[in-house]
Amino acid sequence: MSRPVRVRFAPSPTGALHIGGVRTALYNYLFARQNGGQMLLRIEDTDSNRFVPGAEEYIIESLQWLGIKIDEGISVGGENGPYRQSERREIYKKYVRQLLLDGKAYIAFDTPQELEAKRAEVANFQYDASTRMQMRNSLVIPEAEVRQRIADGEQYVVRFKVEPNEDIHLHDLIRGEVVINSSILDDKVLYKSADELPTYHLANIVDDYLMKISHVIRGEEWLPSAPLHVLLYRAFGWEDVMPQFAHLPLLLKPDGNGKLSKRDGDRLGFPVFPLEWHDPKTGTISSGYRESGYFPEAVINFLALLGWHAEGDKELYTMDELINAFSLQRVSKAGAKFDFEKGKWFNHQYLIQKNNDELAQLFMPILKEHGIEAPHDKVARIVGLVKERVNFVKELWYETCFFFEAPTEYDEKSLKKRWKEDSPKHINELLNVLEGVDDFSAENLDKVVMAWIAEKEYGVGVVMNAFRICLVGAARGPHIWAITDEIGKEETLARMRTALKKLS
RNA sequence: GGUGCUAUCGUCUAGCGGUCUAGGACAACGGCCUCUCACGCCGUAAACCCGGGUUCGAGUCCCGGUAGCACUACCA
Repeated sequence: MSRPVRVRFAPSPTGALHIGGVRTALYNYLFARQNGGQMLLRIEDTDSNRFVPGAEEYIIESLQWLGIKIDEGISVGGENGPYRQSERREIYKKYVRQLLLDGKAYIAFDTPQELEAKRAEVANFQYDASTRMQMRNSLVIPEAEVRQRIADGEQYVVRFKVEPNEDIHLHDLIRGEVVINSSILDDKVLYKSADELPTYHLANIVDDYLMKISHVIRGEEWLPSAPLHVLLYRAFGWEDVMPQFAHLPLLLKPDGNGKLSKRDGDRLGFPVFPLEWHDPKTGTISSGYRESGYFPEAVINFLALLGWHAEGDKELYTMDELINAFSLQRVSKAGAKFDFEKGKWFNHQYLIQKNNDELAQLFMPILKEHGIEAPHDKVARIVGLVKERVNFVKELWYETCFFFEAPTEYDEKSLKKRWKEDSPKHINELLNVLEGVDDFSAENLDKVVMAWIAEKEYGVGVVMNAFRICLVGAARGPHIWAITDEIGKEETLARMRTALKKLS
């Protein structure tokens, strides 16, 4: 049975989109594109209590930033809408009614408090075939009374009637055959009258069916409930169009145990969100990859390789190359610890690939923040000299500040190592030499200065390092003639005089 | 507790019975380059969870153990 590939990314708007969720979206996208299929974005907001304003917009903006394009769904529309589950109440109600009519589900009046009490009283209590006849539901209460209670406004839920002791086989595209016995499943709540909304399980199956989803690619946390979903497809008689499942390994904390959580990011000093997130409830701000200076291509590349690996040793992939190379069969089964260090390396790779004009464009606003206004071509030139030594655009400031302003202080470690007893004398003499040089080009300066050093029989390193300290304020930076070339004669001499004054 | 999934260097991973004295990348360390710091290049250290099978032969297949993770809600 071959049908058009249609996948969906279906987050719930309970906060910022987690980086693990981003990877799920990415894999869905890669799979869809590779197979000439479509990707849907559906918002699973069936829990009215957990709704967070702004989350939906955040998700859309994140995917946009990362270059994950949605073909159908929220924000782009389509023929199978609405794509927000809270707007599909009537659709779900119809299917719930059908299940009830077919005797595949029943109405239960047990309150959350009663269930809680039951769980406290009976160890490992489970609402299932073994216990449901002792509970307050339409299986034990006469039909007329059930009607009356509902008419009286009593709240209820609809539970799925799971037949016990049946092995449910599931073919997972990543894990192969998975078998689970139905007895371990409970009679899941499918619908709650309180907010007239279904729970995830029902909404998910109904929507995937109605939206003609061919492949469900989601996190491993769903694997235990996948058999329930199979049962639901069967109950509706949709088994022949049931999507194929692929359960992705989870992203784990870099330290210690457990899956990566929203709080790990700022605790360990790296973002777990694509974009900066301002929580409207707590007011806390969490850092994002975009604001931290990551390129979307780097984040995509990094994430793609966290749990997936093509044949060969290639590690740098554009989105198109990923689309081409991706395969679910090559997704790892084990969870991956989130290795933040490698993310920096990816960013570095993409940064050095960018041309100087592009980088200058990105760097100019940062320069402005430091009070520097410089012409584009100058910035581009300078950036070109140092781009290989940074991972992020914002680090460019540290590497280039001395091109724009004279050092105001001198790095102590550099002084200790490179500013010798003779240094003031050397600099003084060099100052005299340079004052007489009119051609300040790199080639000429190199010729003149090297000749002078040779004549005086000074050590090249000793003189040049002291010179560098005058210009940069520390023992670092690009080639010294690149610096003098950029700042010019007057500034070079001025910095030398300042240093002589301050360091003698 | 129950059920399921998983298990190769510190980390991400390659490996789909012999070519594995286990390959790549990040990180670490050392060297080269060099006026400095980087980059780059070269190199070093570093792993098949344990125990049984199957097989002429197991990192690769099977079973058990152990460990990790997930799920076990009127959350997704």
